[in-house]
Amino acid sequence: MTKEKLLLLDGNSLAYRAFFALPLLTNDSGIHTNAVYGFTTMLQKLLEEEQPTKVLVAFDAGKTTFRHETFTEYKGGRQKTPPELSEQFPYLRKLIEAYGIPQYELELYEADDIIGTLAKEAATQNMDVIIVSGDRDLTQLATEQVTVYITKKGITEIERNTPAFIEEKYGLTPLQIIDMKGLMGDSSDNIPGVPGVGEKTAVKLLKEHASVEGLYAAMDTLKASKMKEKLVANEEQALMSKQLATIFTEAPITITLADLAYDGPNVEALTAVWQELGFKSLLEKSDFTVQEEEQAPFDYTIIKEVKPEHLQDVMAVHVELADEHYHTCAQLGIALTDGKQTIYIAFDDAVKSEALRHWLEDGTKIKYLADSKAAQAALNRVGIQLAGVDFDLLLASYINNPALSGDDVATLARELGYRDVQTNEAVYGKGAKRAIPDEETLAQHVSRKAFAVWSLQPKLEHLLQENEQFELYKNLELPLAAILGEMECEGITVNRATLEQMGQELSDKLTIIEQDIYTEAGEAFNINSPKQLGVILFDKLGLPAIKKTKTGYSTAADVLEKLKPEHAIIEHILLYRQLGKLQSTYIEGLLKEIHSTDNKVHTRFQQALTATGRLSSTDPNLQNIPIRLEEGRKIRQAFVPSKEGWLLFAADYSQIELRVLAHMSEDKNLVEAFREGMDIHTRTAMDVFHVSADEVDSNMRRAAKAVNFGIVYGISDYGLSQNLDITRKEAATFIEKYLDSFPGVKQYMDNIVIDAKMHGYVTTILNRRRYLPDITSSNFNLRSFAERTAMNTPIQGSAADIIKKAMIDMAARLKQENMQAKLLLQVHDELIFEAPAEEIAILEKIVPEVMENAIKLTVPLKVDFNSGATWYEAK
DNA sequence: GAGGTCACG
DNA sequence: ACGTACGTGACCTCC
Repeated sequence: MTKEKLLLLDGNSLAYRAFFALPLLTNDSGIHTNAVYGFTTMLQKLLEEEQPTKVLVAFDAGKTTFRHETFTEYKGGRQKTPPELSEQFPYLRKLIEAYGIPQYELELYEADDIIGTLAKEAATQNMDVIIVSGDRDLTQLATEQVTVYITKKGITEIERNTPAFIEEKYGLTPLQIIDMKGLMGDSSDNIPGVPGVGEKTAVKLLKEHASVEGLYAAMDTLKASKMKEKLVANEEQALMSKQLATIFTEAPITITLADLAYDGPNVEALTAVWQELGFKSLLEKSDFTVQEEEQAPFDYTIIKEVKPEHLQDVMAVHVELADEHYHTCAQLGIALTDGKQTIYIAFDDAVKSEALRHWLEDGTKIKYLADSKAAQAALNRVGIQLAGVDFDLLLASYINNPALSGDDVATLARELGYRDVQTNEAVYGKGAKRAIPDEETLAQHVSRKAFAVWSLQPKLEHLLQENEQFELYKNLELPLAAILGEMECEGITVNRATLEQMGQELSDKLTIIEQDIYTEAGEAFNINSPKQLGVILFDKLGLPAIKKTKTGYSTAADVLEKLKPEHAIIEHILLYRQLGKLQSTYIEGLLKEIHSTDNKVHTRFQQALTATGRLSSTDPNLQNIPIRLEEGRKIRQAFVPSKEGWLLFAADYSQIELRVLAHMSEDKNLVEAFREGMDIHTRTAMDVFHVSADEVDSNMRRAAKAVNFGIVYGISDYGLSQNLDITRKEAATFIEKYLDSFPGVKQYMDNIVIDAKMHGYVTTILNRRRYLPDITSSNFNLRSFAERTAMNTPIQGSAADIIKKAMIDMAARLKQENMQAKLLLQVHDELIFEAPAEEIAILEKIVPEVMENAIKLTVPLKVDFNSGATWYEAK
């Protein structure tokens, strides 16, 4: 039999440590989870690395202990446990139970005493014992058989205290730790010790006299000194302190070592707790496969051909795809249900089924889907134009709560309490193990998804109605999905040769700069490694390190910018970074995304992702193509119309976010500025600096512009000071002057935060919501962040509402005008079209008209536009 | 897979 | 005193 190994955990101490080491995480239901999460990761690691045969978590029983009889002020003056931590203890208990680990507490005793008692007993039975705590006192328990693990900074790092280690660190035996504490005291436990004696003195005295008692016995031999006086005066207190610090190893515990046998977690219970707490990363990482709940039996039929009698006027449809890249991936199958009968057909068979093709394209046949845009795109590839989409689970969930949206039907369904569908991961596996299962399994999975969509449609629509968000969902997001689908499928043409030419020139330049940098550094190194670069700049070349990151020196551009005068290498590094970015992301990255069949890139617009209601763009991201610097901007020369004789046409909203702010705040001054058509940054400068229009110089305008950005982002003096590279005080003055000039804005910002605290969420013009659970947090950082978010989200989100509405109106207008022009891209405040040259004049009229009238604000919306043979020229 | 960096609005 | 500007995605290094 292998040797027994006992793991004893100090529950309270570890929970405290985890709580203060981690940021205040919350799960989806707003419960704080950082302490439980930290405890879990630590426990997982210990169980894995130590493989204990017995485990116990000990807790402190209550406020009063036997130590209070000796000293009533014991642990007095302690801060009250923060409520954010208290609320986590029930979950911690539940978690430990799910691990199948006993927990124990004993009236009048502390966790230390339970641990000490059990450790001593276990040692007599020749077990190996590991004690884990955040409290250094427990090191007194270390022996040859008992090792005491103390958490170091954070929770993942552990210090293993063996007697040898303690000897090396303090020159003391473990038991002398008690004497040390008797002399120096412990402010956190309110143990007094001897005033004026710290760690150094205590250790020195104990090395000579072995113990507190030994010290006082030898007191006569000590030379007269201030220290001696203090020692003599506090003899009683020193002895009491030692007593208080001594862990009692004969506590009358009612639990035996035999009760502590550990044989692994209750996987089902543990995954349930993890799910409740929202520990998604742990669920994914865990070795044990996530136990899917027993699925209720489910009826479905696999068919080879869809007949008209299979098809109803209203059905849920699910098109199953092999992965998220729906423009390229394999299409697996289609399930349809009307709630009574569910059918599944392999995709290849579905494509051949005329009845189904026809039904899918029939706009009068009502369809419920999850991610209709993905289905639309996947079907488009086989020549089917999906129509009649009336419900989209993905979009409805997103509108209901943008923080919860996932991309898996099962994940979305579970948020709504529906569990009769498995996650993709459970069916396909993950990582290298990912594979398509047999047809039965696949068919059932896809059928269950369709059924879930069918079942959840009434519930979600009801939820949206209740929150007055049905309009937003049904008349904005749902029709927008179809428009985005068309844009994605259409794609935008990229000239491969142009990119390759630029790539060649870039790589020539990069080779030269690289050599310059190596020469200036005196050695070759990886310039792309911030770690290696940091060593070169700050250690080898001795440049001043201005900013640090978690892991070392910061080498970010704003830091390097300040170091420019210090060394010639800096400029070369900045240039290397700039050109390297262009090469890797925009030349090589973009080339990889060009489809060889049509020379186009087909991005995917994520419509259910951002917290604010904006879109995002992936594979490739076409919303961050360079423009600010000329070298990068040239990338846009590679984006061209798809046909000879066509042009690109780009139209963007001018200052949409500040106009939205003017509208929502009804600030008289800001509204007036926009109504008069003034340059808003100049106008801001005039007000902030109290000057006339012709006195505003470029610096004043630049500062005003930064202040305007700051206002939109949820202003802070620090943020502005960083941006403008001025002192915090100067920044604060700017902000103050701004808010004096625009009192309506100040009022609005104050109100929105109050509003968010009251309701727990903020809204946009079209009633999009963002929940802000942290807005009432007692943690300054979290609360401040939530407050800035409360100020920013209505602005950014309403701007997103406006352009989305404009896209819908624009699609209708193009159709109405019977135009060939096509909308290709959206970049937050700008729309990019391609059109025959002869249609440009019409676009110049109708695009601004439609965009400016998408939603009526109390201030006018203004649209600028341009056209050209490439995206670069449409500026 | 996380962290650092940098591209955009 | 606390330590930040808001929202994204891609690439690179390093563990």
